[in-house]
Amino acid sequence: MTDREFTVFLVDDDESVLKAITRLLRARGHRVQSFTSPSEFLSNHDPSIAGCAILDVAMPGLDGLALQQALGASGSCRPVIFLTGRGDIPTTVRAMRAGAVDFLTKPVSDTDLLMAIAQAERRDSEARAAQAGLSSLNTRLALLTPREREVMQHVVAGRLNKQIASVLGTAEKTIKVHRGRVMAKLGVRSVADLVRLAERAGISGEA
Amino acid sequence: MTDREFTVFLVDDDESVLKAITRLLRARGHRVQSFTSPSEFLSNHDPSIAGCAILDVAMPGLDGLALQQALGASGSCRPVIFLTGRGDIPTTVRAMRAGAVDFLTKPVSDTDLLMAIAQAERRDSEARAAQAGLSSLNTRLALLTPREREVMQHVVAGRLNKQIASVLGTAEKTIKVHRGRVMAKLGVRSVADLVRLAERAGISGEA
DNA sequence: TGTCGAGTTGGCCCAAGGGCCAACAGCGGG
DNA sequence: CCCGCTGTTGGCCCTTGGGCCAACTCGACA
Repeated sequence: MTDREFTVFLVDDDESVLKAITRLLRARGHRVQSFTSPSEFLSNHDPSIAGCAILDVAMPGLDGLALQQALGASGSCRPVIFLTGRGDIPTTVRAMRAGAVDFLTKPVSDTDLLMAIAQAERRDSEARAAQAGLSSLNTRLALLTPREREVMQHVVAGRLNKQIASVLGTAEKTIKVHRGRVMAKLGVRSVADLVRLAERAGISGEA
Repeated sequence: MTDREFTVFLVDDDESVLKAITRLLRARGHRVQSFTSPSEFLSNHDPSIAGCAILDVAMPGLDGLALQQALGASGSCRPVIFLTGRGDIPTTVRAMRAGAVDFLTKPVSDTDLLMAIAQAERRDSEARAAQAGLSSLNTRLALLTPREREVMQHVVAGRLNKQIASVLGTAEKTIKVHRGRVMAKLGVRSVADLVRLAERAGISGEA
């Protein structure tokens, strides 16, 4: 399993650490991209590539935790593993709370690092799968016209065509048409499926 | 806000710590129950009481992490705060991964402890609210006869009465009756509501 | 100005949902 | 042995949902 599409992004200001870890990971068949500064990493970072980040905690400029925040803020759910020489417990707590996969101390054992990476890979692939599902859903949802979306919300809320019609001030027949189009565009055949789909997309069904 | 129903369960083998923290928390209006051994705590523990646990990590017999596991295994989702004299990073990581609210080191500052407790209280009340919703749901679900539950699963899966009838080997009319009873017993008026309710209860809708 | 998509509505007709009343068969308890 | 619950089914009838075809309006765009 040395050739899956998974890249380890290594960020550490100590080049010797970078080199050593890169060698270790490459030997295990991992792709590695290393950066000596947080900003360099952030500005060259492509969240669409599957992978995880291994961050040093103490770095000039942005420290590891701040970098983790920045990653999260930029919409990336890239799994983060911390690696630190002088770690303390409060920092560990903050990192883990912020969703870090692991918090390792230098010198790190190969097995610890590899296990953390394996864990990160699992997380990443799960997050990507969820993300993919959600985005394909939103794509289909985007095909709906505003009116259709409006009707859909009412349908999902469990209202009858007649009620929807009176709320929207149109004829019941019109609602039927919109409703049919919604089902067709979203590729569902039952209201039950429509409801589940709406739930996943976070559609409340408005008052 | 000194009189909400929230108890801090304190577990530490050092009586002087127990005493000091108890005094601090009582002064702040918290209820406190203290235990000098993990087993004492576990066997006297009532998960139905709102509260959080503050555990020492290093204790004779069951250590803090094991106690946290035991709590989780016993079905309690009691928030846990760790308090330790000699904590290390790997232990911190494991504790946080296992869902600890915080991992504090002795001597602990009053504000850190109180903030962690406040956080634990928020978690506990959220968990309790979710739990309460789920249990009332299960209560209503328990009112259904086996046949009704079966029909419900098919309805939630989006099948037509006719299809359900053929699968269950009965007449369509019978399904209508069961279906009506399900809706009545669960107090929902639309299939949409039924689906949402089933989702919350984790009913897949079977193949 | 003509075309196109979105939104609208009508008629026709059939399928599906569902309320009401009645009835029957097992099965466990009193 | 009768009662009540569960599960079953039938008939009757009305409401809802929804497919097919046709038509109209309006704003946008070429």
